[in-house]
Amino acid sequence: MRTPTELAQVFREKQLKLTPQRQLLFNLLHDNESHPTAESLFEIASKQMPGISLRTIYQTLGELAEMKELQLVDIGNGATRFDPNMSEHQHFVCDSCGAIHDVDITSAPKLRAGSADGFAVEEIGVVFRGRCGRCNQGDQSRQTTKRSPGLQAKNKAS
Amino acid sequence: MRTPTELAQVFREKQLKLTPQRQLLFNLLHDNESHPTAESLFEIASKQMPGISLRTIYQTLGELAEMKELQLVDIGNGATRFDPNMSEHQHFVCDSCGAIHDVDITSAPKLRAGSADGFAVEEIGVVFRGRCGRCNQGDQSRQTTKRSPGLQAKNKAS
DNA sequence: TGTTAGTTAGCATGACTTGCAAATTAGAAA
DNA sequence: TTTCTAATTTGCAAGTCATGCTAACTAACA
Ligand SMILES: [Mn+2]
Ligand SMILES: [Mn+2]
Ligand SMILES: [Zn+2]
Ligand SMILES: [Zn+2]
Repeated sequence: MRTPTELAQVFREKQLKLTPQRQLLFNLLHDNESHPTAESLFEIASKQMPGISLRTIYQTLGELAEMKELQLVDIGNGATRFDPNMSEHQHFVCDSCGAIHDVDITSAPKLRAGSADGFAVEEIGVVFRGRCGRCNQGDQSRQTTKRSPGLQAKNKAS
Repeated sequence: MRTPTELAQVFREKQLKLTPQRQLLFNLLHDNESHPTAESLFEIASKQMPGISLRTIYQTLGELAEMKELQLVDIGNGATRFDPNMSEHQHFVCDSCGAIHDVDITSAPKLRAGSADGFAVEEIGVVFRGRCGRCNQGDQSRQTTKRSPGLQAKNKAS
C-alpha cells in the first residue's frame, strides 16, 4: 500500500473525499504487518476517533482492496485479514496464537497448475499452518484460533 | 474416503449407529469429485430421504472429517467444500462457474516455509484460481462465484 | 420386547459481512 | 465565508454459513 500522503493524492484525483476516517485508516494500515481484521482495526481506530463506525472500516477496506492498495488474506477460519503488503508473498498462520507471518517462497519455483487441463490460472493462494516460533517453544498456550469447534466437540474430557 | 461398506464397519466398531441418514451420506460422498457444500448435499439427500435435516448433514460431515475420511476445502468465498479424496492434492477454483477441480502438483517440489524462521509447518493449503477450460472458451457466462459483492458495488453501469 | 446410549430435527444463536436510507460533510463554486 | 451537492458515514436490518442446545426418536443389544 502506498503512503498516506500518496493515497491522499490518489483519492483527490478520483474525486473521492479525504475524510478523517479514511485518513486515519491510511495511517493505521501503512506498513502494518499484523494482517488485521476489520474488527481489530475498528478497535484501534475507535481510540483515536471515538464514534467511527465499523461499517466505515469495512467500506474503506473494500475500497482500498478494489484499488489494489491492499489484499484480502483468507485463512479459512474467522474474519478476513487485510494486508497492505502487495508484494508477492505467502502466509504462515499459527494455529496456536492466530498470528499471521509473511513467508517468502524463494526456494520453491513458480507453481503451475497443469495448464494441460485447460485451466487459466490467474492467482495462487498458499497458506501454511502450524505453530510459530514463540508458541513452539515453552508453553502449550491456550489456543486462540478455533478450528471447527464442532468437529472437536466429541473430545469430551470427562 | 472409504467405501460405504467399509465405513459401516468402522462405525460399528466405534459403536456409532448406522443410521439411514449416515448411510445415505456415505453413498452420496463415495467417489464424489464435485467438492460439494453441505447445502448441495442436503438438496440431493432430500430427494432420496425427504425430511432429512441440514443439521444432520453438517453433523455427519463433521464426524467424517474428524475421522479423516474426508477433508474440508476452503476456497475463501462461500461455503466450505467437502472432499472425500484424501490423497494429497490441490485445487483449482473456477471464478466463472465456481467449479472445483483437483490438481496434482507433480512438477512443483515440496514447498517449505522458511523453517529458519522457527515455524513448524503442519499443513500447506494451495488454491489456484482462474477460469476452467469450458468457461475459458466460448461464452463469458454469468459469474457464479461471488467475489466480495461490496467490493465491486462502485462499478455502476449507468 | 424392553432398555438406553447415541442420533436426529428444529430452532435459536453466533460470527462475520453487506444492504439500505437517512443524516452528515468535504470540497468546489458563488 | 456562505451555499450547494454529491460523496460519505452511520446505525440498523438482513443475509450467509455454521454451531449450540435439547426434546423426540431409534439402532443395537440383552
Ligand atoms: Mn502478508
Ligand atoms: Mn479434491
Ligand atoms: Zn503462535
Ligand atoms: Zn468454469
